Amino acid sequence: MLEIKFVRQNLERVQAALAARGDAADMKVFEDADEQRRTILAQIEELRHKRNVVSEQIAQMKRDREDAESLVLEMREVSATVKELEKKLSGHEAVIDEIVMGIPNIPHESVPAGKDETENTLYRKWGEPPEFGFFPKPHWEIGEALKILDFETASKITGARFPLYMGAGARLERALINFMLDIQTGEHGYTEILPPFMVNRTSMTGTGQLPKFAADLFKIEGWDYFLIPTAEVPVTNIHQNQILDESEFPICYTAFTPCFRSEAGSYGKDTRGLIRQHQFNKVELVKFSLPETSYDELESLLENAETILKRLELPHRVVTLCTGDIGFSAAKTYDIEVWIPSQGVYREISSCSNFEDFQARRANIRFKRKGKKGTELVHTLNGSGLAVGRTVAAILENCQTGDGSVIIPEALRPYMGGLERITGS
RNA sequence: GGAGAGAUGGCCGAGUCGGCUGAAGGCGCUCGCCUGCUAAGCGAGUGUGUGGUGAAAGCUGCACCGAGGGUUCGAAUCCCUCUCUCUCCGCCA
Repeated sequence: MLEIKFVRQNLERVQAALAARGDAADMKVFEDADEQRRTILAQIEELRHKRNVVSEQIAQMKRDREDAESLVLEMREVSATVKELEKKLSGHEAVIDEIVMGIPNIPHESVPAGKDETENTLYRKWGEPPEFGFFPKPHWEIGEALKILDFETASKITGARFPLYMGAGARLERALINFMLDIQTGEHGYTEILPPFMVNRTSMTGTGQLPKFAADLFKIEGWDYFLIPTAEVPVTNIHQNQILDESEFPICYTAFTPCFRSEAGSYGKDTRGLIRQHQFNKVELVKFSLPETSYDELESLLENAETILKRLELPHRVVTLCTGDIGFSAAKTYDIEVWIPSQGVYREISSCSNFEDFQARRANIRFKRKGKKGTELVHTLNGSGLAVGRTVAAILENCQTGDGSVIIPEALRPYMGGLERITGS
């Protein structure tokens, strides 16, 4: 959420930022409602002031055993007026709220302009796509042949777009989770979190999934709870409604969770394999930062995520999302994309964003500086470190051999009980 | 699922028959004094949000005692609804 004052004073800029995202909002409606709200608020406050003062008089008169009846009657009138005005006020506030909650973050100045993902810019690249000497198979074919992935059975159990891992496949998923967590906690200093996998509406609103993106979420019937679409939601909300101390920063958390996404509107995309599922595992990185260092923190968070791919020797690149492709809450986002040989393209495996104070304002996460009055909003950041299912897909495809077996990256072998290769038998 | 208790400022914790309580007291924190260092001690200050005014320090309005509604001239205090937390019983991995 942007600050209302900021929106009011930067109408054109907000409008422009919206346009850059290919979005639009009617700022005229906002302007009108905002002006009305302020006018009425001034009236209300004046009346309440009067009432406070007079009530004090009444109290004094009663103590002195004087007759205060006429003042009481007058104040009865005032209270009625206030009540009326308050009703009007809340109407305007609802309008403003809806508009402001629906305004996405303003992109950072370093974000390239562009209309969609085709205009994202390359930030850096690591490794070279492997040469196979045969046509690389898609990971679902490899996985099914090795009997470590079974999508058909998963759809029998639940439905389309759910994964079922078996044997070495299940082990591989688990190994990756541990591998990722160990690096982030042991080498990069993140604190491990294991949060609830369902959250309430307030938390979802705090990080920006609600109210605008309800259609992407799974809701629990009979409860106002939602399955988390990412650990970002429960982990960022750890500090919801808190005032942190300047000395605590940066606060770095990492969490493994399953993620649940209904992915409305993505029909027909990636219908096969692990790339796009209603449920997938992810190790997430979340940071709380001082405003002045948040962009440095974004760079280091990005590196922390990339480390995983380097250790796994998976070729990848980093792109900076352009204004048209950046997410609703983010001010700047890097996507890490891993090479998928069967498709001959790089596919997103991590998304690292700085939200600046956008989420902090919604979730009310602030901090205090030593010796300074008042509070400031913190900056929040997060990134995948990494999406586990997509990592499995990348390993199966990049490490496949002509005989259908898959060579396990060396760094992962300790987590696989020393296993070097997944074979059919 | 059944029975009970509770929700107050950064934290702990008072709030009497509704008015002088934005909130006692303590802790913590900040500044100053004192002390050979540390500790202790002494003094002063210290909520959040939002608006006005001011160059600034500051002054000042309004709101906020879990959330929402109600009663009243006036509510942290009374009434209703909801949420959450805790304890006991039952059930359960």
